[in-house]
Amino acid sequence: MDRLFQALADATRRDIVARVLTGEFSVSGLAAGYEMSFAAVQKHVAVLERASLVVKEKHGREQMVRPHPEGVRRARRLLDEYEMLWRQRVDRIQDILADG
Amino acid sequence: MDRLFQALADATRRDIVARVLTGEFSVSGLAAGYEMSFAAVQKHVAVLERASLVVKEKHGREQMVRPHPEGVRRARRLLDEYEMLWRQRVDRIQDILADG
DNA sequence: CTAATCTACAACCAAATGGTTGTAGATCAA
DNA sequence: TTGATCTACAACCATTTGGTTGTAGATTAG
Repeated sequence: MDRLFQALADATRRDIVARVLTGEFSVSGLAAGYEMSFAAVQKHVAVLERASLVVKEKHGREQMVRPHPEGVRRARRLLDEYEMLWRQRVDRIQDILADG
Repeated sequence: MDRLFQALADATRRDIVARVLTGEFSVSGLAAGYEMSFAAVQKHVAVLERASLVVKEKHGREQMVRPHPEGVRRARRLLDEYEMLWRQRVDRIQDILADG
């Protein structure tokens, strides 16, 4: 979970996720889209990979980066839990007000 | 957005969010629940506050920590976008398979 | 075969992070 | 008033993070 949210806590990495969701990209194809070095983008992809947000698929000498929705789903589940707790809290307060 | 996911990328902070969603807690009340120093917990709360996940409410000499669902909602919106893109992607692939 | 391309990975650096201790200001209790 | 409690904040430290450059291994193109 730490790795998951950590991975999403960077604008470049969130942009990479959005890109690979909309088209096919190799690591160098992604790197071409940013001002930073190839190695830096490579590291960002590695962080996303450890967080289960993308997977790499070797194809020839290129490494294609594909989205992996597992990570997104796990993050959503936690936020859903929080919203559920929030709703329960609101309901409790409503009850107290109704009783008082 | 960076601050938001960064705030969620720590187990102690996620636990604090869960706690303040289920009951009333002052900063020192929270601190009592963890092995670390008061100042460390204080810093965690500050991180959550900057991320719009909690708000502090001064009450006497105590500072009550309350949940602030704004942050959770903003995080969810991004994940919803990702899932929407994912669904569109799956649909595109289905179409290609249907045409081929 | 040779040269260019794509990737992996190590070493290094500055800045941020997560923790500590210590000090000081408010507020409450006796 | 005095002492205890709650909080804020600074200074410090070790580790992680996000970036760099450089080197080397595969794979493709000419």
